[in-house]
Amino acid sequence: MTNEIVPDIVISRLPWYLQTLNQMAKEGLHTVSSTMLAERVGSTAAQIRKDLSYFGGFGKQGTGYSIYTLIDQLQQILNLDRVWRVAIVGAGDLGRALTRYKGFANRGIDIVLIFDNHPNVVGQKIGSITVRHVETMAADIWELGIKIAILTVPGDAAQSLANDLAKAGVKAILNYTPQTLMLPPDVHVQNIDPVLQLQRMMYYLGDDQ
Amino acid sequence: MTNEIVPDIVISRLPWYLQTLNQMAKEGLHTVSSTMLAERVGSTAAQIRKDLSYFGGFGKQGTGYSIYTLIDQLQQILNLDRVWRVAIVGAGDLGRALTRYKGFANRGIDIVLIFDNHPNVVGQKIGSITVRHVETMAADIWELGIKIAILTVPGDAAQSLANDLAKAGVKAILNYTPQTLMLPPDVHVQNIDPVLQLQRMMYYLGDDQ
DNA sequence: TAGATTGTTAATCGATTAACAATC
DNA sequence: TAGATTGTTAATCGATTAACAATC
Repeated sequence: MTNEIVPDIVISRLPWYLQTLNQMAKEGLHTVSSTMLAERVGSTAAQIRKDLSYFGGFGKQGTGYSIYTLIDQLQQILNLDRVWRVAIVGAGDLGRALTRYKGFANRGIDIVLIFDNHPNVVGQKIGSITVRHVETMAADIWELGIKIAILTVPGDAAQSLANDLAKAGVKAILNYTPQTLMLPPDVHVQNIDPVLQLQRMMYYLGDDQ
Repeated sequence: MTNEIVPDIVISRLPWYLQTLNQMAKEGLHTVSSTMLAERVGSTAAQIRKDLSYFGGFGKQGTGYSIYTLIDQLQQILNLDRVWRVAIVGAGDLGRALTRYKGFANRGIDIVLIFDNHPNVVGQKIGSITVRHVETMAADIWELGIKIAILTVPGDAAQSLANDLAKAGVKAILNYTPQTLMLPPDVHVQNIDPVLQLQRMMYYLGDDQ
């Protein structure tokens, strides 16, 4: 509730807390202490209390936090108290898999558009969505006022399409390509190339085998 | 070359440098300064020099770094001077997409096994690999000495399968599920659930629309 | 040689942890 | 009430940035 800027590293942990709290709610729990939550999330009690305190005092001394209240608060903070429509760019294997992915529903995400440039892919149905041609991408996204896109195209097409997305009003891009995207600072990018994440772990595997 | 422990945050940036250097090599460049590399990677010259200095002095004053030498060094540091065999657990849409993903080849990763528990999926061919039953997973992985696995199963099966993987000798797991995995400290986990990454960006989208 | 750029040290900045008064 | 646990402040730790002598 304060007007202070919250560090991005704090923001990045909130979805984890939310995820874990939802699980706890499913297990029938009603209340949680920072110590319990920390154990489940793999963090520390102090960090959780500090993180939450950026947004207000949601807990009660001696008792801890109401799981339902905390879920509600985190959803509001993360703007998850609504459904965000998302466009997928690239109808290859990965784009298709994401379009059909069940995990988006109930978590604030609705895939409503998917684009490709191959004539034999355009017009295909994936789940309930028909693949459109990238030529109409900017117009379609602008028209629907879509702010979030997922990029699953070959690396050499990534930057140019990302530029188009930014011009069409997209403010958040989940980037599955290995490319580093250069975009205006008001466009948020999260990189999610599996190769980079695997390579990072390989460093620690040196002595094995 | 020193014996000091290198911070993980430094390690996490090396694959980015490597990726960008490979691109520069493709573009025909031979030499790069920390300033140039920083610009392409979206970092700072000081940080790049500091990061690289953990491993030795690869540059030349007045000139910068030889791109080929630096690529070579980074590949050695990250243990990418060999091919790592990887198992995929879960032959759903995502597991299949990753099995067919072209981006692994030439980047040190070879998908050699894929597992599922659905009788009608086991035995299917995906690319050149036949889906095996999870019942034989631990044995198959142990036998081949595989150290890296990618987890693309429904969330509620994730922890138990991760335990099995750890017991079978796996030391690195790329986790596509929303579950927080609890594993022995010698098993490295990278979480790559798209929902968590999207939710993180939604925080910043509050004022839009 | 003069200009450029490294590797490294010291200064700064920011994030995490520890501690504890407040209070349910 | 006594025990538990919060929210917050201060202390610590670690990462980033700035500066510059060394040197190609």
